[in-house]
Parts: sequence; structure tokens; C-alpha cells
Amino acid sequence: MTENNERNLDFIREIIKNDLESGKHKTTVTRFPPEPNGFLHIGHAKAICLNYGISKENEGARFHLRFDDTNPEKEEVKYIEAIKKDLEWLGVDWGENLFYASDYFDKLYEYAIILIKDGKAYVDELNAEEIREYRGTLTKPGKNSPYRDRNIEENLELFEKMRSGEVEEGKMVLRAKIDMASPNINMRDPVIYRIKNIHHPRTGDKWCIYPMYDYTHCISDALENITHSLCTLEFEDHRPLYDWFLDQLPVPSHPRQIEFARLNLNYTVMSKRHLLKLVEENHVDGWDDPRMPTISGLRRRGYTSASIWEFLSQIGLAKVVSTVDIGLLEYFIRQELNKTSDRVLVVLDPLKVVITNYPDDKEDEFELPNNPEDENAGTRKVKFTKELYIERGDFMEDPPKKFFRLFPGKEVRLKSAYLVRCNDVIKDDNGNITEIHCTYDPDSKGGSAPDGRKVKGTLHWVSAKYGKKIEVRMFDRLFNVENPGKETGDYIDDLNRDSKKVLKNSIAEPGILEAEKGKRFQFFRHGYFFSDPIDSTEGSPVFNQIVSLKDTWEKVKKK
RNA sequence: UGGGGUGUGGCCAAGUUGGUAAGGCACAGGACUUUGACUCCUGCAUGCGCUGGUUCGAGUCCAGUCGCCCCAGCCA
Repeated sequence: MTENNERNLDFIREIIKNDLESGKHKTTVTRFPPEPNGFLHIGHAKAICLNYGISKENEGARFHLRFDDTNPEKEEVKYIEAIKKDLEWLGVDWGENLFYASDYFDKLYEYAIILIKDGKAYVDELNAEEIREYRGTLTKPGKNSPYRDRNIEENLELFEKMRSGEVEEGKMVLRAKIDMASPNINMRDPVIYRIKNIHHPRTGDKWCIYPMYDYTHCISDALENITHSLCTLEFEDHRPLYDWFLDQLPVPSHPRQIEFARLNLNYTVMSKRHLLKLVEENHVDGWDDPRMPTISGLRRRGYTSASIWEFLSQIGLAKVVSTVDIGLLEYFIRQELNKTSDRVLVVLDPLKVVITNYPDDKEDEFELPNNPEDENAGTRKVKFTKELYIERGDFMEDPPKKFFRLFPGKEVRLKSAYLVRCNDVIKDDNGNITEIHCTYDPDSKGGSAPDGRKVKGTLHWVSAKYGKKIEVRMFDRLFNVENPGKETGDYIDDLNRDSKKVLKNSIAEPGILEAEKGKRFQFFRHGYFFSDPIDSTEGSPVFNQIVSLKDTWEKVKKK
């Protein structure tokens, strides 16, 4: 399925192939550089899959994990731990190659001194607002700061004062001296160091000046001898700056930055800022809410890392801003779970059925295959009794055309048990159906009639006597629209308020109570479910719906 | 009105020196079916944003034109 043959390399792997063939590089060194200010989402996984994937494809290649921790104001240790956990779950092994941008603070500082000495950086005393004014606009060139032409000695002195804590926050910054008239705003003397009197999780109080992204990132890449620095499209404009710094400094290498389009999925949001808000305002139950597109959310939902990996390798890689249909992700998890998960009979919304001609004290025991797709999955025994439950939605008193489930006078098959025919509908005073009376065909044991008559509908069922109540959480898309916020202006307004439904009266085969945490099942005719690793307790699992089965009837009904 | 990108079917996405539009998902038929699932067949761009041009021949080259995305943090 995954054939990255010669001809179908994406444009980045094409570049790499050429670099290897030309001898520019002997192997590859790629990296994933998250900022620890939030949880990883599936968009990050695309970058991980790319960078880590490349390292697995080339002999002698390395993959680095580098936390981009240059802004202690936003970054927290808890995010570092969460990110590592997510990466491990995804199967990423960075070995010894764990780095932090803060590892390079000393080196970065030395390089800044070099820039100053070379007359390529200066200490600016303009305040933030003035800097913005002097920067100009997209169409108007900026103008030079009055502090731009200080002499080197003075710059050195002032920078030292910034470093030593003698300067108040916001009073001074170090800027690169490039070109205030550049059509590329990033080149208009970008700030490279700012003062922040904040404790850093890793360097403590050693520094009160912290380097900016543009300055830090390229140098960090260079120090690690990264060969191909892969990032998203919005950094395209930053590439000239990336190259500028590396051209000025005596760095050990000059990586090539290549940009690709980030992953967008419909019916969800994919920015850390947006996801953070969902968490903080309690629109979801946390970063790992099963409805979240975060790695931890997908994991909690029951997705496998293999299915995510498969999805990412199939969507391709390009520079066009695109939005992938979330249905494709669902396709891959169904594909995997169809082959690997045990089937189990679970009635989500129970409706009682009484088999009137079945003796009160009679019981049958049927042996069902756990997984018809896998011969090695074994079988299990399921008990059949006079009173059963079927799915409320599998019965209709007045059915539409082509409804081949149960209705008065209709015969259906109870999966692997008997053929039954509906004779009576019992209702309460309000007209609600409370139970169904059926008769069974004693000769149809196992589910097929000796006379060979064809019965189209097959329903799942659970014995009322032996079935056990379980909690099941059903999930729908988090948003009502494909592109949240596009029309309404605020994505919060597009939240699907019914995206989570907790079913507490579902009835399951008793065997499922022994399901260990984190096990995936196919609830027969429903979909795939995951025993929640956190909320499940011994003997009483709680299930999260991973994804439903494809439902053609649902589509037919709508017509 | 500045700069940087990008436009191939509903959604992704191949298309290497111009030679006559891969593949996946979705969708529509059909077969099979004790999951209306799975699986298996079949169909699905006379056209590659648009207009011209070069050429025997253009998604691929040239010119022009339109649309969309990103950039004015002491965020990354």
C-alpha cells in the first residue's frame, strides 16, 4: 500500500535523493522542533512522520527531538512531558538525540557578540511601539532607528548590560542590522534578543535575555548539523533570514530549509491557540478529550498509532494549502480494526423482546467467532434466553420501504441464534413501545432455516438474563461545519453541542466486563470501541466510540 | 498598491527531458454476505484557474490575466 517507489517521491524526498546522489550529503539529519507550549496534534504528527520517516529511510541517518524553549513566558515542563509521551506512543525513538534550544544559549550569546563586533547587530532603545512604527508597513519601507549606528564598543557595553540584568524589560533589544527598506519585513532589522526577567525551566535564572526564534532556530539546526530543516509554509518568508544569520556566523553547517503545507482537517480546528481555548473554557474535557485532534485525544479515543501513521503517509506532501477530509482518517482506523478487533454483541439502546414460544427455563448456548476476519481469533460462547434485548432502532412499527430489520409480521435472524418473527408490540400508556413479542423457529438453530428460506435481516441481541449494563460514550464531530469560524467569525459558535453522548443503559455480553483497559472491540453492527484506560475500573469497563461502521442504511434513509 | 507562495475531478495527490491525465478517499451501479460492515467487480477530468502564443503535438515551454494562502510579535 505504501509504495514510495522511485517515481512517487514527494518533492522533499526528491530533493533529498538528489542531495544524496550528488554527494552534497552522505546521509540525512532531520529534526522535530516543538515549542513546549501546548499538546501535539495530528498536524504536528505530519511533521513528525515526515522527519522521522526520512530518518528511517536513509542509512546512517539521525533524527533529533529539539524543544524550542526560547520563550519561558509561554512554555511549561508539563508540555515537554506530554510531548515526549505522545512521540513515544507514535513510535518515535530519538535515542540520544534529545536537545533543547536552551542548550545553545551560551553559544547563541557568543554568536551575538560576533555579530555586534562585525557591525551586524546593534542595541536598540526604541520601545516596542516605536519599533513597530519604524518598521513601516507591507507597502511602505521602514526607516532606520536612531540607535542603528552606534559604535561597536557601545553596543558591546549595552548588550552586556542587558545580559547582566541592569536594563529594565522592554527598554532595549538587540537587533540584526540588515535592511529597513527590504520588501521582506523579516529582513527589516529583526529583533534577536529581548529582555525577560523570567525564570527558565532549564536554565533557571542564568539568563534574563532570551533569543528570538529566527535567530535561534537556524543556529540550532546548524549546530546539530541538520541537513534538511523542514517547516511549514508560513516560514517561507523567513528563509532569507535563516540563511542570512548562517552566512554571517562561523557555524559548522548550513542546513537547507524547505517548507511544506501543514495539515488541515475539516470539522475540527488545528491550532494550539484554538485548542487551548477549548480546553480552558471547558468546551471539551481536556487536551486528551476523545473529540480533540490532539495525539492524546486520538489515543484516548482509541485510534492506533499505526492508523495515524498510515493516514499521514497516504495524504501526500505538497505546498498547496489543503484540507483533508477527516473521513479519510476514519477510513484507516476502520480498515485496521476490521482485521484486528474482536466482535462483541452490545445493545446500545435496548428494547426488550420476549420469545413467547420459547420455554421459560430453556437456555441455549451458541459459539460465535470472535473475528470472522481472523481465524486465529478464536470463539466465545453466548447464552440465549426467552427474554432478550435488541436495538431499539432495529424495530419499526411502521417501516419505510427497504427496511429489512424487524417489524410486525417480519422474520429476521438473531445473529448466530434463531430466526424470529414479530407478532406483537406492547406499549405503555403514552404509546411508547416497551416490548416486542416474537416467536422463534426451533428448527433454525444457529440462524439458518432447514428449508433454506433466505432471511435478509440479521440483528444483534443480548440475553436479558445474562447481559450486563455498561457505559458507552458516543462521539460525533466536534464542530457542525467543515471550516469552523469561517462563516460565523468565531469557531466557538460552530461547536457541535451534541458531540458527546453518554449511554449508561447499554447491555453487553457478560464477557466484555473482563476487558482490560485499552482494548478495542467491534460492537457488532455498530462500530469500533475502546475501553477507556482512565475511567474504566476492574470489572466495569467504560467504552469510547472510536468510529462507527460505515452505514449505508443511514444514507438510504435520508433519501 | 510591497514581498513570498500556490492553482490537476467533491477531498487529497502523481504527472522527471513537451507525446496524448497514476493512485487513494468519497460517490454511483453490481456481485457476495448470519455485520445494510468487510471483500470483489464496474463507472467516475475530451481535460489540468483563465486567455492567447510556440509546436506535428502542451498539465508540462512563453506571454498575459484571475483567484486563493502567508507576512507589518520584544510569539514560534
